[in-house]
Amino acid sequence: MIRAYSLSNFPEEGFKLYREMRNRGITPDPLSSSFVTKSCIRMSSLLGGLQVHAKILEDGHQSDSLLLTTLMNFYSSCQKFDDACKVFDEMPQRDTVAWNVLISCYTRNGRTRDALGVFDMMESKRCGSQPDDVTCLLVLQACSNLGALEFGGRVHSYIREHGFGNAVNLCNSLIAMYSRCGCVDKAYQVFKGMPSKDVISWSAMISGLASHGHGREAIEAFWEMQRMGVAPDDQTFTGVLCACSHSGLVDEGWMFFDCMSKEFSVTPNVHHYGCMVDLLGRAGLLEQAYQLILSMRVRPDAAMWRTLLGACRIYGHVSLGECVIEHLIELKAQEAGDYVLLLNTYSSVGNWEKVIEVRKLMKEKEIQTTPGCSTIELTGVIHEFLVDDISHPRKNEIYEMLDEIGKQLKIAGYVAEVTSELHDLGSEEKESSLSYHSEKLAMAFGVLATPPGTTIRVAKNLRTCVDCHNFAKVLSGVYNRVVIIRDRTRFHHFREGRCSCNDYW
DNA sequence: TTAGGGTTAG
Repeated sequence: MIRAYSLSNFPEEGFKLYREMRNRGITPDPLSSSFVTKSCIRMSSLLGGLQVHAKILEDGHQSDSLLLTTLMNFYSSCQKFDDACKVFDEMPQRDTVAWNVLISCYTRNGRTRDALGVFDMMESKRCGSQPDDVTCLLVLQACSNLGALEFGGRVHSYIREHGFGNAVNLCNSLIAMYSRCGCVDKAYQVFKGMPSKDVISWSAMISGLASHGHGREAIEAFWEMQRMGVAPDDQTFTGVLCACSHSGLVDEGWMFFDCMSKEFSVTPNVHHYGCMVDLLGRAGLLEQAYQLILSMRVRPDAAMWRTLLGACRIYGHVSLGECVIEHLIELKAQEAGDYVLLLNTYSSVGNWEKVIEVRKLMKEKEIQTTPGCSTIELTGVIHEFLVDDISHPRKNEIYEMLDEIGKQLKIAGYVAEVTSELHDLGSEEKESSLSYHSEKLAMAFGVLATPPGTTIRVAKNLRTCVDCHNFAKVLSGVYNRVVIIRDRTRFHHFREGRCSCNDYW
């Protein structure tokens, strides 16, 4: 009965039964304790779980590995990561599931690299338990988050070698991992090779294509999915609308937005509205975007307003930008990035007085800007760069290379953007146009440290600025390199002097 | 006597 409740929507009933059992003087067996722990996880009740843990020790069940695995998961889901690890350390035996829970604990705690370390250890048989299909799922998620393509490829090999290659859930994870690590081609290979595809496979592929700027292909995949008789769900439409927005397909976007509820019974959620606001905003239809936000049944969140604020920056729409900031202030959600966007909106129309005013305001409010940071993976090692970074051991070579690239690109027609863009600001004193943005440093390092022709993959925490975007474009032609930059919202593929996206012009 | 545990995709 406790088990039934722990799986139901009434987990607290399971906890009540457990208490009643104890009141009647009955000692629960490890199974019952495990079920009630699960109830505590579902109730997010830290206190309840702590009580159960104490009783487990009293009952003498502290050596039951399966019960301890549940307890570990309990601590992990309550964000008590040290306690979860302590339980793990005290387990007399650890099987694959216990190691899996440790991996998920690390991932939840942001210790993503340690999660990969556990996979290493399991694969090398140093811990007596081999990775199973669930291990692979968890590790692939970690790889997606880190952009760890090489490691993800290793997990892929492991999956093939151990006969998991046809598992739909694993293939779905592989599609997501390859897409998020910048390899849509590989994602598509996995997708094509699947004997059967479900709504998750299709949605993952559509989102992957969308994030890489292949809008038309993403929409084509949606229609193909219809022909195959797979019903789309909310996440499918998030992918489709995202495809429209990244490829500037306004009419198609409206069409999908209208038909999703009418024909497919999927009610638009905040993500769908967000995609539409992004799409309309990028297309310059700022008023339509604003009206759409006002028409929403749910209250718009800060992210929604920020999307519109970004569009105001692109089009230099000062009055709407000011209005959006008002909404953000009302939500008490204003962040450094918001002021930077407003500031850039003013600077895009040359209103320097206002620029100075906003800067002063930022200083007064002690608003800290997020430093731009770019990473590049070389033979499994992640190299990190900040703006004007001089901490890399090969800094001299990198700056020499950057100057050399600058000269070559100038010959090919690259002109540095002079408008004051503040995306990558380390401190508000710095004019970003005068400094070396983190992605430029990472690209220069890529040219320097990889053989000619190697694809340069850079991951950036913020959105890349117009100038760096131009720089990458020209570089891809002059140096004959494919450059892939993953910024905060999407991938940019630069090849032969062009980019796959339509965000910058 | 029987069964019932723990991790899990976009």
